[in-house]
Amino acid sequence: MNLKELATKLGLSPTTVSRALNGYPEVNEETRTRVVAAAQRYNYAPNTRAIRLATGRALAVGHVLPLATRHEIVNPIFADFIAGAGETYSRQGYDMLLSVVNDEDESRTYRQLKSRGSVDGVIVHAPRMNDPRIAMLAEIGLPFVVHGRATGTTTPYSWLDVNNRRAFLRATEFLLDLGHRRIGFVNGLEFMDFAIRRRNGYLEALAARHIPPDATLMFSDEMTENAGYAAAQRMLALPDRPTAFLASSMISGMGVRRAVESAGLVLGRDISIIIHDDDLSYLPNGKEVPIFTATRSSVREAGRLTAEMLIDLINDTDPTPRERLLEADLIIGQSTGPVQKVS
Amino acid sequence: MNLKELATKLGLSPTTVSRALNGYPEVNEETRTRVVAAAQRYNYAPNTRAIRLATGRALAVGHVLPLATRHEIVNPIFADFIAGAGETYSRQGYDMLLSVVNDEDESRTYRQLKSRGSVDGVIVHAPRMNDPRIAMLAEIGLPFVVHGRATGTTTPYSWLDVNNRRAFLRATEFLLDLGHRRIGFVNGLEFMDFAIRRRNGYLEALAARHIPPDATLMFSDEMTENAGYAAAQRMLALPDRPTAFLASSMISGMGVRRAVESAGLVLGRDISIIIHDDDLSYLPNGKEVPIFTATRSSVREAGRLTAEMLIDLINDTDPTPRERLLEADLIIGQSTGPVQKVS
DNA sequence: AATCACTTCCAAACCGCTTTGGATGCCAGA
DNA sequence: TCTGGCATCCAAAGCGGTTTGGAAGTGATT
Repeated sequence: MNLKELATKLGLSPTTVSRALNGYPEVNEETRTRVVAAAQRYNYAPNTRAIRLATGRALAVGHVLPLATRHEIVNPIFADFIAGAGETYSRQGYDMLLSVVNDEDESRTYRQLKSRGSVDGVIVHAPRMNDPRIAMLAEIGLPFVVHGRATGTTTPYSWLDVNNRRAFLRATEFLLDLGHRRIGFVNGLEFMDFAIRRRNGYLEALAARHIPPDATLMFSDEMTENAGYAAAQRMLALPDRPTAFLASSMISGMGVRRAVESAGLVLGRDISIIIHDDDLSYLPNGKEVPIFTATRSSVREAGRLTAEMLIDLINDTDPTPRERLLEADLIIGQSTGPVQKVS
Repeated sequence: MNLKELATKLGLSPTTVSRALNGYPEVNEETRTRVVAAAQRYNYAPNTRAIRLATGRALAVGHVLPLATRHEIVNPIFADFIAGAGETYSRQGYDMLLSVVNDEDESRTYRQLKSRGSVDGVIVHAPRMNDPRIAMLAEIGLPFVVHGRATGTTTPYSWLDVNNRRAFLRATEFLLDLGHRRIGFVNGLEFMDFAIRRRNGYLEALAARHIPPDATLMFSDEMTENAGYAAAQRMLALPDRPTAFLASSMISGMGVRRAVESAGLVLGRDISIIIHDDDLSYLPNGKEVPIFTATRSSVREAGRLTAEMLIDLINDTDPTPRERLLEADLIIGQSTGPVQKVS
């Protein structure tokens, strides 16, 4: 059932039927209800392919999921972010187009999305320092919003980010206020922008209390359980071992916890841990009472908001970049406590 | 730059240019190379919207990500599956369309994907027992492949699944061969089809050795770390505690391990654990040597293969359902060992 | 020389919708 | 009675490709 058929069935022109269904004013209210009823009755749904061609709009947003060809990591926060963004798209009648590409094909993919007219805009994931994608997208004129930021980028661009620096600053201060002086920092890979900012927050908090950073207490790697375990184990073996840890994710935090417990230490008493909690639904941080003290910021919510920003950007004639900085919550769980006196 | 412009620039008709680019035989080889060169030079890419309208094909595959409205779980294997499927789509020139919908809107979403012509087919995720989606999709005539199976479904349908029953049968036998007799089973939610099959495998192995199942050793819940921990802790507190565990995922297995270790027991010596490893890239089971003994089956590979099946189904005129059962590997790690003699 | 089969190209219809630029009829106001 | 404005509808031209049904030219065959 298409527009033309429906029109003839109603004894109207396709023009009028189209206008009736799309809420244009130049159509009698009575005919409009008739048309709407008939559309319902005949189960008519306009062909999106035709709409897209006629309007010149894709009514779709692209997400490019880059797969680092070397270590082939699929970002664990991706699913939750996508779920949030998807909620926005459903609500606004947009489609979400997902492209999975190797790093080296990423630039070509963006250009194709633009030149083939597959999408009206894209969301850029996992920005790095001096990320080349930003200048490229600005150049080809494809609207985009970055989830995160890219230190070192000079061209203005739209982004939504969590205040990672401030979150880790506060977490570090919290530990310092509990009397901890040696704080192990288990960070993610530091070519990622968020990891750099987190380190800066950590260092800033130490500096404010005139505590010199100790390279042996700073670690950076993939955020896996094993990596967290290995890092914490190494630090715990130091002669002057840390009394607290800061971990960049739930998963690496679980590794740190394992190292702590297998060293015969009790979490929250002998050793404190603060993690960053992306509030992933399959990695809940306890039910009512949080297990880990954490800086929390929902990635799913970030997905919702980033998608909204992009759609605004697409529909607004004003292309001024939009920026939004979310603050993480600091939630107190059972994994932190005052430093133990050395006996 | 569009077809018509390119054609005038070349002094040819749009027909010929289109044919030249699409490899039709009725065009001189010399002109074809000229056309291809010009397309390259002017950076011409055909407008997908127009192609889709003209051909009546969407050149896209839909993935509907249902969000259980109550517990709002985003499946952790989703990202890896999508990454695998995406590889296939890129290779075959298909787009991937992702819809995130509430459970109750799912049926409507499929119907819309069909009637609006947004996709040529869909992949069905996370099938349950007697899943109603299968009959519905068959009825509306939208090609689909199920990732997993749906026990109780009578209409034939295409699917790709891991042999979950056999995997857990083998895992249980492996533990039995090591002398274990009391094996705790930490399963996923048992309205999910894969969880039912896993339980069947477990029970079958026990039955083959004439070991009666013990309800206190069987647990079913979300596959989170905390749930795994809680289940294992409870079982370990039993007067006749288990000497081995079977866990349905890496994450719940980590919870089981924590319970074991915090009970002061040594993994692989006092207690054995076998998990099911979906080979998610952000949850690696060790590097060279696997940490956990596991039944392993790559979800990413499953994504690749499922997508291939669907594209075959779409392009083949023969609509006979295709079926494919993958076998999981049993890989031996450090988490299993012979049962300890009760001293 | 006429016929035929190929090769190579093109004009035009078509996919299903939106949107522009009227056309028609009716009523109020001059 | 005529004019202008308004409400309501429609024909037709698009969007940018694909595809059908020739047409023109060439060379071989009769």
